[in-house]
Amino acid sequence: MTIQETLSLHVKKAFSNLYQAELDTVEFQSTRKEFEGDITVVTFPMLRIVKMNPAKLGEDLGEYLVEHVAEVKAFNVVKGFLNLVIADGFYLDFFNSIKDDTKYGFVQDIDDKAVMVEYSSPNTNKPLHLGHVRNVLLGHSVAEILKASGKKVYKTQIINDRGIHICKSMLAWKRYGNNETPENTELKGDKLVGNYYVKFDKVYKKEIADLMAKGLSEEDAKKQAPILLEAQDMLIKWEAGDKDVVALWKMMNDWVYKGFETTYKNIGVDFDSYYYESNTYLLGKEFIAEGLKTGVFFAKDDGSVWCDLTADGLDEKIVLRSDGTAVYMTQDIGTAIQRLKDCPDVGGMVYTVGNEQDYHFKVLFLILKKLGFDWAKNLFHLSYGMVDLPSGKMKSREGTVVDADDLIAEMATTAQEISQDLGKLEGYTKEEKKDIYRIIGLGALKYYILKVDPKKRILFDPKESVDFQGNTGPFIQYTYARIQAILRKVDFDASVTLSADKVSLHPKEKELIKQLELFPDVIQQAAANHSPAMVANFTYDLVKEFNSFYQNVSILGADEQNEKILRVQLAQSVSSTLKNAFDLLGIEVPERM
RNA sequence: GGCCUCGUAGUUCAACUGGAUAGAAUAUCAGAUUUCGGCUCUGAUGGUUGGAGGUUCGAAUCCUCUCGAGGUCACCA
Repeated sequence: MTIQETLSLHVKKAFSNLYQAELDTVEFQSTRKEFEGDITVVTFPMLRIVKMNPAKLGEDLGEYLVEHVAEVKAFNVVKGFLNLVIADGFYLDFFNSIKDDTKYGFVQDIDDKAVMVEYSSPNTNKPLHLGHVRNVLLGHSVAEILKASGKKVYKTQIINDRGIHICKSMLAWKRYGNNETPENTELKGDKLVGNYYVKFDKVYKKEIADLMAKGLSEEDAKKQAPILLEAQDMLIKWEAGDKDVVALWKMMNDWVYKGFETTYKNIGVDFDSYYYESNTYLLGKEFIAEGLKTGVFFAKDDGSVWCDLTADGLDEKIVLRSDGTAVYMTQDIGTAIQRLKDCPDVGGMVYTVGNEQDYHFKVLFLILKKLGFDWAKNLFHLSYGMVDLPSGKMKSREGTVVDADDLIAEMATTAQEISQDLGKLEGYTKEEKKDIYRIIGLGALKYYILKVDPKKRILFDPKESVDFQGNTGPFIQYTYARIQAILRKVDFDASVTLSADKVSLHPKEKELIKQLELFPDVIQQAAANHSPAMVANFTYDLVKEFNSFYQNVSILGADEQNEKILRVQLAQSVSSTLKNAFDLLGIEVPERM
């Protein structure tokens, strides 16, 4: 039981004994540094139940607690805040209860209801870029956090493998490709296909210009450009199942998938399952037909099908075109339903998608509710803001997108430059160094992106992210590595359990234990809020607390054996908590650096 | 124009979801240290939380208005 839980029971009991009234919750916060005490009870909310002077209430409660609860040594009252001084032994006992738990903070008993987390969800016509990186990191981390909070999790994605954009790359390759393949060009598949998407666009633009020179309006030119007509023709063939077109589509998509797989592996994320829109849109159409019968949807004169959401403050939304083909919404309805068919234990889903689609998901969730699915109330759109660069906005049209693979490679290079400047890592082999640069570069990138609130836009500055000082990934990795060095150097017995009569706590040791105690709460809150940022900021606070402890309390030169053991045990506990927290963020920690 | 999100030190981010005097880092400045104007340590400066009202014991947080930034309002995905 944590200190808060124990105290909570005592405070409730005290309250009912003193005032013959029941308290359902007790609000705690850690005592601010300028006051004496370890933990603070906020008594303001209690005034609603018992009308009296807050200072008097604090005095009463404080006196009662000191008298009846052994762990409460002293108290002071400031306005509605009751500051309690807790006996060192209590923190020591608590530390002993967690020090051997290598998964401290992680909930072990798993809910029977699972959560499906979708992320990445790329188009198959161009390589992944910095925007995808934020998506993938967020989704993966939220999945890991949910797992740690006791949920069964399926990681999945939806692959947008169907539609006119794929046909554009296919057509360009057919025309100008000269049978280029990833093998004979040594290009990653997604890059190769992406190049042809760009090629298509070039030709398309030129054709538009030519047509306009002949006197067509821009609008007409855009619609009549021969290469576009040909692409549209290809889409029709694809939908009709034309053998050649489908074969080409399969081949090029496979190239892309292989390329993506490499990128995912480099980033360090994985998936349990994959969904393809080409497989799910038909199921969506079935349920549109179903909903049309039950009155969830209605048909217009031209045959298009709509959902009327005006009663919910939204608009009418199209769910099926007049020619009977599926739209985006249709596919998403189908995909959601398909997922529950495949995994009946799923009780909710998280969609990691950029905030430009906030409205889409609002509508999707509402429609699924209207269709009567009980799991529809547990759908969450993990919406995130754009990633800006110091050089400006990312725009694919202007070629200012940052390619994910390039970025990862650059981060490692930057890590190398900075490490060499700092003169770290002497005496390691080339391979060892290379691996450490990779870990640092990637850690810098991930930490920088994950530490900020998902819904806010990010300004990503590669240089600043690799800084070894401040609230950065490398700084935390560095602290971890430093602790490993201490542990290697010092001989100690981790299994010894020290009680309060054998050793006394230094204030800094107590602070450190208090910080460790927060971890389970952080996991639960991060899970509830789908926020890796909470975990990231916790790691930084822990590191700061450790540094302060390490600076003030000598580990290596401790006189008494028992004190030394405790201090090293603390260091070890910090390092394993850091590692666990970084696992949740998907960031590796180096043993040396 | 309707709807949605965001606005916090010069900068990048926090603030336990309504709690105490809004915290870190970075930058800047001043000391200490030093074979370096580079590394390290200590300290300081820096804020009317975009602005104006309101709700209450208490507001960065909730409500209204307003200004600014972005997004979205497709038979695209």
